[in-house]
Amino acid sequence: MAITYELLKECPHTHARAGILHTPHGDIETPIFMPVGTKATVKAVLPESLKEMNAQIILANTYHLHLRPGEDIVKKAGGLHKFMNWDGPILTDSGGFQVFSLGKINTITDDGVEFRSHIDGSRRFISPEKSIQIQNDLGADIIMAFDECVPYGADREYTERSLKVTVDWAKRCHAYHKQTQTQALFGIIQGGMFPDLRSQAVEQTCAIDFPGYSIGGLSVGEPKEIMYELLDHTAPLMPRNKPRYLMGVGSFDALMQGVSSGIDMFDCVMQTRMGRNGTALVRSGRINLKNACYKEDFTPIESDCDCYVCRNYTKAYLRHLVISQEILAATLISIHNLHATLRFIREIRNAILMDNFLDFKLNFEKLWYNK
RNA sequence: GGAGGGAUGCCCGAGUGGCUAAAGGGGGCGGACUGUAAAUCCGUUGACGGAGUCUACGAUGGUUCGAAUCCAUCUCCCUCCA
Repeated sequence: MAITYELLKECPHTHARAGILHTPHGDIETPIFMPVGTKATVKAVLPESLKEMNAQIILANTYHLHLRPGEDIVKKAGGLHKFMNWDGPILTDSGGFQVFSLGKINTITDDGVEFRSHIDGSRRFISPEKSIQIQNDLGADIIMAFDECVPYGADREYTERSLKVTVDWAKRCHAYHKQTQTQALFGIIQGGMFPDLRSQAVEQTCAIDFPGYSIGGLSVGEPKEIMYELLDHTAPLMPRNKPRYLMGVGSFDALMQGVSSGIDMFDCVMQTRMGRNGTALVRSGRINLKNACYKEDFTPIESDCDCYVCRNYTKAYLRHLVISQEILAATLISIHNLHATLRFIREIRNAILMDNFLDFKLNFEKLWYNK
C-alpha cells in the first residue's frame, strides 16, 4: 500500500484524533492543512518557503494540468514532484470540483463530463477512467476519485441522482486504478445537504476499499451551522483506521470544527487567495491590510508569529506593497497566511496529543467568536 | 505686438440650453474571498439624517421659464506668427 494511516491518539471528549500518514514521499502528521497549488505551483510561494513553514503535503489539480501543460509533459518531466520541484507528498484533485466551479460550461452524463476548456473553448471529455489515467501520469502520492460536487441548493432528487453517479464513478475509478506502491486513490463522499444521503454515501463509498476517504460538497455556499452539523454527522461514520479528508475547507473555525468531528486532512485556497487580495489571517480572524489604519503601523501582522514575514516586515510596509500593487505583497501575505494556518493546526495536533484538545478548542472559540 | 485654443468635482477627462450633483477613468475609503477560469470581484466617494433642500463646472454681470452649456467684461494658462 502506498499510504497507511497510523492512529496515535483520540480525544476522549470529541471525535478529534491525531495520527501519522505514511506516504512514499514522507510522513504527514495529522490533522494537517494542505496548501493548494492548482497549476503545480502554490501561487506566489516558493517551495523553499513551503518547507520553511513546515508544509507537509500540497495539492495540484487534474483538470488544470490536463489542459496545460498536459499530463504527458509532466510525465516526461519525470512526474509532478520533479516538474514542480517539490519532493514532499502531493495530492491531486480529480477535476470533480471543476464540474461544480465551471458548471456553466459543462455537460454531465452518466459516463463522465464534457468540459468546454476555459482556456480555448475546446471540448474535453473527462470520465472517471480518464481522470485516473491523468492522475496516474501526473504521479501524485494521493489521487482522488472523480466525483460531482453538488451545488448548494440542489434538491433531493438531483442530489440523490448525483450521489448515485458519484458512487458509480468511485467504483469505476477504483477498478481502473491499480493501487500501487506509489499512488493511493481516495474515495469521495457526497450527498449534498441531506444527512441521510450523507449516511448512504458513507456506506456505499466506504464499501469500496479505498485507503482513505474524503468529504466533498461542503462549504459550497451553505450556512456554516449546516456545514458543521453535516460534518459532525458524517465524519464519525467514516472508517476509524483510515484518513478522513474534508475537501476545500480551511478557515480557522472550520478547521477546529472539522478536527473536532474527526477530520484529519484539509485543503483550502483561501490562504493564498486572500494573500493575493491583501487580507491577512490572524488567530482571532482576519485583517485587511489595505485599511488606512495600518498606514503607520510599524508592527508585524502578529507579534507572536514566527513566520518569515512577521519576523521581517511591518503592516505599514505590507499595506504599502498591497496599495502599490507590488507582486511581493502576494508572496509575503500568502506566506504568512499559510504559515499561520499550519501553525494553528500543529497546535491543534499537539493539544490532542497532550489530552488538551477540548480546552484548546474552548479557548479558541472564546477568542474567535467574542469579537 | 498679432492670431488662435483652453479653464469641469481630490486628479485626469466627457458633456455645448432642460433627461446634469454632472459619463468614464484614476486616486481615496470600505467590503467580499473556503477541493483556485481570481495579483480578482463588489460597493462608496459635494453638504445636510431620507423621497427633499442647499452649494457646485475660473470670476463678475447679463439673456432665458430654465445655463457647465448662449452673450459681455475680467483673471489665468497653452500654441503659433512677429
